[in-house]
Amino acid sequence: MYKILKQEGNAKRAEFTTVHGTIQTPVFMNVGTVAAIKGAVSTEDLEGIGTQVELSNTYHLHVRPGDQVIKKLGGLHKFMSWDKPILTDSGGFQVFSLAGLRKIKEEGVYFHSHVDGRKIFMGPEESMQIQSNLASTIAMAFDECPSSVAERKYVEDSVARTTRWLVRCKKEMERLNGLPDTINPGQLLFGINQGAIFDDIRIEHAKRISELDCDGYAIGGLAVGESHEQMYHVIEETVPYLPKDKPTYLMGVGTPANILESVERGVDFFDCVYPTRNGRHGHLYTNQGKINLFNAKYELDERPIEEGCQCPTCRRYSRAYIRHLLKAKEMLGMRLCVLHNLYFYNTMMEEIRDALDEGDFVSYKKRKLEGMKMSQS
RNA sequence: GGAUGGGUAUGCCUAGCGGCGAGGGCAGCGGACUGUAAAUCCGUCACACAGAAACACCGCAGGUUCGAGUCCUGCCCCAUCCA
Repeated sequence: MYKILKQEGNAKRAEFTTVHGTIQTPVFMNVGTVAAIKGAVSTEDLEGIGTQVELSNTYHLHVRPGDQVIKKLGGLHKFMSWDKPILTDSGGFQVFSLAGLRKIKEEGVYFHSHVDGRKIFMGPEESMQIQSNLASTIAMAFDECPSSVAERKYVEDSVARTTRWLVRCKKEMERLNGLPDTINPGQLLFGINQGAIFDDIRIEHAKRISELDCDGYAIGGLAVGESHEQMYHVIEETVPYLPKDKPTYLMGVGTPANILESVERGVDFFDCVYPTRNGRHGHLYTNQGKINLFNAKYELDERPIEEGCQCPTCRRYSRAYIRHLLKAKEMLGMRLCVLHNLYFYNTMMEEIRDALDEGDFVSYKKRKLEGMKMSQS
């Protein structure tokens, strides 16, 4: 299933074969939390900008429209009309992002729905059941994502619980995959490493979950408050303790620079809301850095977002026009920006793969970073 | 000519009914966003600046009052209606 094609230092060029097709890695998964890429991006659009994997969310789809509804409609792939791989996040991140609306217990997490306030209980079994109903290609383990500034004692207890939860996830997923009415009996499960910025906790946890034979392993709980240096350090320390014959997924990261640095440290999968959210907010990625199209200086700028860019937006529209659309709050403005940003990310991943194929990654990374002058953005 | 309702800061709309160095919103300008409660949020938006010390025409001019954007009088504009 997971096959390393080329290596350069710790950086890996690989492919991961699933029932919904083969994923070429390193890859950036395009985030569509509620089974939609925000910004009015359609499946046809994704096909035109190089998207390999789409990411959706267990908690959000459980709340609305309901995983039972999606199961009745044949699963997420049919529902969204997307036949390539889909990864569903488990709801673990919502334990972090909806901190004010939930209570964590050993059995799982009690949420108050952010939509209508109703009580929702989600533990490892529930998360697996929902993801099985959604029938995504890859299900994520139900974890807790502690803040990177959490105290050691809290992180120790949280990680220990996340480990127990992973054992339950694994068992429940095996049971669900064996049921006769399961839509995707080959649904994969990725475990998640936690431990905030404590190296020893990270490493111990990585060793422990590696024994559980998941289909892939993620590093979670990063880019949630710590510095870039701390994040890179944790990745460097942790990756060596995750199975080498399984893909590594760095959850929720990140900026183009974050991705380049992390590929170098051995990460295969990425996802981040940046290209979509920043696109909606008028922040566009270019090889010369990020630009904010709301800025007055683009009012009469007839150039495309990026000279030479082959994305559907740049092939046709000017910065001045897109700025007008954004300021007029026309949906088309956000849509064009999101398309450009996703194309930028997907294309950068393609360049990374090509560079790895050529054994030229280190130099590619250097050139890319210097061009973008953006180790921070 | 008469009646009624209005005129609030560098653009627009608006709160305000005796203690106002006048509150909101829009527009403008800038910023933030990392497994998406985000087409969101924050800042700025007269002068000045946290000081017993500064300082704006709340349509204009007077008046009442310790104190007026707020009450009174006159005037000027605007809107609607009636002649």
